[in-house]
Amino acid sequence: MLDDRKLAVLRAIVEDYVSTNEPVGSKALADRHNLGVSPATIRNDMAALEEQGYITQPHTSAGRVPTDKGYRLFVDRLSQIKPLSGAERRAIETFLAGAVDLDEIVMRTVRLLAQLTRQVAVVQYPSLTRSSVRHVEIVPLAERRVMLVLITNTGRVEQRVVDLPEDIADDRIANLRAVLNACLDGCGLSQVPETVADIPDHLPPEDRPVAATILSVLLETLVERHEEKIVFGGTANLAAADFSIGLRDVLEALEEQVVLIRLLGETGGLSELTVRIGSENPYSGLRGTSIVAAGYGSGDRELARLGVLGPTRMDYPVTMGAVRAVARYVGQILAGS
Amino acid sequence: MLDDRKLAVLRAIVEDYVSTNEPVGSKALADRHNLGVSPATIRNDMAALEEQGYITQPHTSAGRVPTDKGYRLFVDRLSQIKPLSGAERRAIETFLAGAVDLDEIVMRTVRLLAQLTRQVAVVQYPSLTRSSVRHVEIVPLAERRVMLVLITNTGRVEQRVVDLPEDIADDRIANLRAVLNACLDGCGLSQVPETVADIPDHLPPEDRPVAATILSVLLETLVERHEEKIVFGGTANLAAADFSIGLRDVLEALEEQVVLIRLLGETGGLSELTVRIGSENPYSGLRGTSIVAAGYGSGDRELARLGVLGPTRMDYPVTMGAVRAVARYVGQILAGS
DNA sequence: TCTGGCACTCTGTGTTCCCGAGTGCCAAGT
DNA sequence: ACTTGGCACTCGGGAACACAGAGTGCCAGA
Repeated sequence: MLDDRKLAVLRAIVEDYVSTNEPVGSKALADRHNLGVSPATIRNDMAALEEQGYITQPHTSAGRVPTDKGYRLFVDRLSQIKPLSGAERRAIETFLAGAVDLDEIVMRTVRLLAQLTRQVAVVQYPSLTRSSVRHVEIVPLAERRVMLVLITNTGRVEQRVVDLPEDIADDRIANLRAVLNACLDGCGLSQVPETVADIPDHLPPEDRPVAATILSVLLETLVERHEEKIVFGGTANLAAADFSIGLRDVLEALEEQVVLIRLLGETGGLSELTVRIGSENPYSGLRGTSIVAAGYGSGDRELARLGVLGPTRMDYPVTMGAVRAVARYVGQILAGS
Repeated sequence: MLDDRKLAVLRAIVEDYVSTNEPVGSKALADRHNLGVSPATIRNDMAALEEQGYITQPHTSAGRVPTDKGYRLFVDRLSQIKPLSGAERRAIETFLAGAVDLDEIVMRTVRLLAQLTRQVAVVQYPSLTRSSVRHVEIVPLAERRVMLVLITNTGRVEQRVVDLPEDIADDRIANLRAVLNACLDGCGLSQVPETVADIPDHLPPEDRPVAATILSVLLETLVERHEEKIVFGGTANLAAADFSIGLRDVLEALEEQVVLIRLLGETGGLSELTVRIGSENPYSGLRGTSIVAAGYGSGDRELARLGVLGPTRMDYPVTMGAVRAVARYVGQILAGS
């Protein structure tokens, strides 16, 4: 049904179209790739490919353009992920190594990805629910007001101001802090809700109302709305790629945290690449854009995801190589700090 | 030289051009604004205005368009800042009031400004050097590694991981923390460098090397590179305003922190509006864009700046009203938390 | 099964033409 | 000294048109 030559033709079409951004015709194909057959033969193959929905022609008598389905086949079976050059690897390493805290790691990763792929980069902070507690701090700010600071093993620092129901002396706060840390230290954040339930038992009765307030705020920070934090950059690359239509839609999608998080997709394996092509992705404003994403993590756990977003007409092998490499390096950096 | 009527003509040209985005001719002016004179007279005035560089015509025999100089005159002398509607004020209030921490305040402010003005919003975090220390926390992470957390009176929380030169027991850390807080509490961050110099005197000699390491990291966070933090949003509005040329340049400028900070400009008075029109602003990629910015702060101190960026052809009275109002509200919210 | 040939179909581009909006200038009116 | 109506002029943008070129589908022959 699809013999080797037809596949070769499809591959050639995708490659040419990606590099020229113009519908590619049978003659051009015969010239630029040595497929060993004449344009007429290629035309026949093209007709078959079109028949089955892998390519399409914008107008009668224009060349062919891959469809989403065509890109999909290309990605799945016709392309090989292209590894980065040595220079690029070194650049990544030195660039990421200079970061001093999580914010900076994430920021630099975004820039790096954007620059490497010339596309829009999207990076998620390590998911709270997949992290564990390293330390909880209670800082008195004023009477009846403290700041709750939560530090995770992944380097995230979340803070919330808490208004207390009553005045409370510093030594009682110190005790509270000690109990909290004793109970929660090392506790996976997804288990925090259960663990927290036991805490009042370890406290003198008079401290329990205050503790309840603080703990409820703590739980709040784990709620979905605050749990995921996501950042993007490199939008200037969008303007360069002539996104004829829909640039507006794309920018809107990017500013919607919720959409963005869904775009990066559900977790695959660690460093496993997910590719969503055009209509495959779950947001209609993004017809015409593809997402290449991967999970990153330290050790064997996936902490969160990162990826890039660009026109369906993108250089998948290169992009996939870059995303995979960056995901791995970020994992390493995170593990080492 | 510029009598009242000529000024009225200029005002009318600006208003019409802003609302229609098309060069405006003498006849249209006579029709839509009742200036009480004939098109011919208006033509004469226009010739004078053009002579002096306030307006220009894209081609012979097209209408006139304001120049940067024309907008400048309009902003300085011909327009009145338009206050927000009651509904808008209430919307701002409720929207900002829901924020639980500084990050959220800033994020919401960006969205608010972008939505209100339909332009790109830019918001700076409260400047560290204009804040003071509320609390310093040292959290043990591992042997020879602690996290230094700095909380300011403006709600900023900065954290840095510090590698120590030697093991150090928890009680010594507690002491260090106590001394640090005693010395620095309430201290303006711009005075921290001097204050810090005295601290080793208050410590037992054996703790001084460790303290030196920690303090040097503390000082690092005050270095310019980390000091300013700035955020933008609403880029989708750029795509809507047909920025014919240069959208790419604008997006690039936005992603350059340094440029962005300079754009918001040097401080004027608190809530004082700064308007930079087209070529007036210090970055060549932003020909064709204007910036409207204001300082915000709690009490009488300016903590940082915020503003919007849009095409020179923007509705200045409305935009200025929105920026000023938001700056004030943010100041209030900050003062209250 | 491949190939060359051929007729056909488009799009994009260049040309020409013309309409209309807008101007500048001038001479007459107030 | 301004203002006004009139008038000739300019120029951009759209419509109509033709045309070249790229690409196709199909068919008959190797």
